[in-house]
Amino acid sequence: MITDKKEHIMNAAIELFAEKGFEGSSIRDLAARADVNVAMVNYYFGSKDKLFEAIVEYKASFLRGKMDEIEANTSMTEIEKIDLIIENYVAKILSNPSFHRILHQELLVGDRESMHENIVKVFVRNITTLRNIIELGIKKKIFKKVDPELTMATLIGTINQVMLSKAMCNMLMHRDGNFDPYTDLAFRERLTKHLKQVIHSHLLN
Amino acid sequence: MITDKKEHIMNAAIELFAEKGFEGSSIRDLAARADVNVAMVNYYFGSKDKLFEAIVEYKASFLRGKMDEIEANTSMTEIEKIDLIIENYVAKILSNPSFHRILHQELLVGDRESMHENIVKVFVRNITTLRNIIELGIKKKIFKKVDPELTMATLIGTINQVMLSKAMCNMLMHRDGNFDPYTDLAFRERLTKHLKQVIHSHLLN
DNA sequence: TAAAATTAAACAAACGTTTGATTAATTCAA
DNA sequence: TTGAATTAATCAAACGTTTGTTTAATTTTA
Repeated sequence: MITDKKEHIMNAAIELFAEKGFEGSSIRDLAARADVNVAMVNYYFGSKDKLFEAIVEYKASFLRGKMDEIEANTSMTEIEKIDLIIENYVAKILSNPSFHRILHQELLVGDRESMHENIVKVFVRNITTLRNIIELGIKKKIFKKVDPELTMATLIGTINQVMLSKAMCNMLMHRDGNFDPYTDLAFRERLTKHLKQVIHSHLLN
Repeated sequence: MITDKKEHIMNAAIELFAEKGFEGSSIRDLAARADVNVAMVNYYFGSKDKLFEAIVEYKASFLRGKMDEIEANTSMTEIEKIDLIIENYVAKILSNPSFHRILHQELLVGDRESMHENIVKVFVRNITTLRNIIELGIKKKIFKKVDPELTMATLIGTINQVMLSKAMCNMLMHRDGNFDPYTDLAFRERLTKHLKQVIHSHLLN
């Protein structure tokens, strides 16, 4: 069971880890930010590593979103499904930038092996759903014969690229450093529109 | 001037930081791996932070590759230039996975501000070259009216996605965990081919 | 009052960095 | 050309902090 206090600590940790990285954040930093005693983190989670695992487990389902629902829907065409997944995925990631960030930090550092594996599993499950749809589209000859795996890399990679660094994103978009693209609705629509364009011209004839 | 020994330490550091992250790597780890005394890192570089800065400066030009040369070439069409940049960029990144990795770790962690800025600058310079070509193509009506900034995000993001995690990459590609996609020539061609396909159908009519 | 939550204090280990001594190589005066 | 002086490189040891974690005492809750 997740108590209010545990949740409070996890949310503070997500923000802190996103800013300073897991190794770069100390438990004392975290305790100060969450306004709890240093001992509480170990009391509730056992260790700093286990706190990270708890965070991933706590938030992982969140990333999944409506994937299953969309895949199972029989009244939509493949391209409609992909459009909907794009909208969903962009919305999910843009509204959880910190969590998305720490997942990718962990992937990029890639030390703690079991943690790395867990995160890969979360992504792969999402990715597989998407791949099934693409392959079905190819089979039905609605889609061109593309490289399904790398098509997914393109879709997810574009979003990740934008999420990589606020500073870089703003420089790319000719915005000043204070602008927060992740909460800007117009930017979300711009990204969604671009992704649909890319994927459509790539998949459709 | 960069002596052999400095270079030796920097190369060892690139590998170590890529594996364990900057914060996750201790100077003692590094000294052991490079087979030098712990004091040598501070002797040669001043501090752990300055070692990182030295690495970025030392390797930054490497990323740039033949960008200028390609941009200045007047006997190529815009799409030919982009194809060449794709080939170049993929080759560069795949042959320096560790350096690419630590740059992105730093972008994702994003604490040390001046370092963050420096790295963003390196990328932005490369990106601007590409954007100029895309915008020229649009002006000449060779290219469709696309979103130039996000088109670059797609190009670079796809490569980054593949570089993010060897484990993830292999799971995506149905390879076992021991396979190293980054040194595999067939994989490089597959990635290059996919990128060209995506960009062509996105840019051309 | 018994269990759970919270605290300040303490723990050993690891951290980046500095030190002062020692060695090896180079320069310079006679 | 020799021997002293200077410089650079290397080392083991120690520096003061900070780290994650634990303890033991205290407060709060039910």
